[in-house]
Amino acid sequence: MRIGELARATGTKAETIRYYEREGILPAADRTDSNYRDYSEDHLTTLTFVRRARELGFSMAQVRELLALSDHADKPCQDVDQLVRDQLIEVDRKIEDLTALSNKLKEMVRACEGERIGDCRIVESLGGKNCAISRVSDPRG
Amino acid sequence: MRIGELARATGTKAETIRYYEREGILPAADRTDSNYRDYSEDHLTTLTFVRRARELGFSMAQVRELLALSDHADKPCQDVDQLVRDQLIEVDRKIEDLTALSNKLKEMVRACEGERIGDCRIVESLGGKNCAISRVSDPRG
DNA sequence: TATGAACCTTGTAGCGACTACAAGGTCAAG
DNA sequence: CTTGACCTTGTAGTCGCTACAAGGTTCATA
Repeated sequence: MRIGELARATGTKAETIRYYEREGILPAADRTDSNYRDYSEDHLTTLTFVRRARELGFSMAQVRELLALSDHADKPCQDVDQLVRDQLIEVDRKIEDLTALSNKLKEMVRACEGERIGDCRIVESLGGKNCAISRVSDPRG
Repeated sequence: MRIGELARATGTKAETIRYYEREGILPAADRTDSNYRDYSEDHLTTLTFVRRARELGFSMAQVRELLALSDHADKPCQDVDQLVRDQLIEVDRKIEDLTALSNKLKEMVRACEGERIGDCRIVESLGGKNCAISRVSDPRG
């Protein structure tokens, strides 16, 4: 498949795909006789992963790490175990936060359906001190 | 509370806090006699919310929307109902993706514990065509 | 009282991750 | 044989910070 098709299939700009190749995020595609990039199903899978991971707030560096983990899934385990656990903690924390936010939004929908006009303050889902976990360390480095 | 304290409490640079104020993300703080910004508990809550929402992949524009929803929680409901529903769809989609990723990572941890060396290919959690939802439209505008 | 850290201001510039556009060329379908 | 999708290199713009400069004020402490 050519770059345009891959772009349409993943909702990514062709320029961004070439950018990912330059950055080593996406492996270089084979080339046709006419020097067009020729992508495989694996490329589609990887690019889809990259886009979703980015949407979920992972940095390029973290995406690189996750891709590397994936590549080494059947290699020596001890090497990657801690990395996997660290990622898992972050992922589960994100799920917790999003679940809290989702619940607040659902509360609002119910309130709007007229069941009851509640005081649905969205910010409290993630911002309140009554939040499940109190995190203080810098979240972005 | 002064800017440094708020910065430490939220893991945000003081410069970023002032930037948020310029951008209208965080309401301007009161000033002390000596012209220092004087933040309230509400500021802390809001800033915590903003930082977490950003971590979760929401753009500044989306954060603005969420804050606006929060402000209008007790205002005419019909106006914001569709906005809330749209946000809810996006949030729940993120939760789904993260849950899939979390499961893959947990699989890897189990494999590393020696129970069984599986073929935990992380990319398949978000990248596979066997993914729950197949999304095609551009994810970032 | 003086040092130094923490704050204030305005302004500029860098970074990460794209996104866009230019300029010039190749290739394949209608 | 034109049109559109692709190729290349390069530059520059956007968003969301982040850093640093330069100059000034405030405040705790030695």
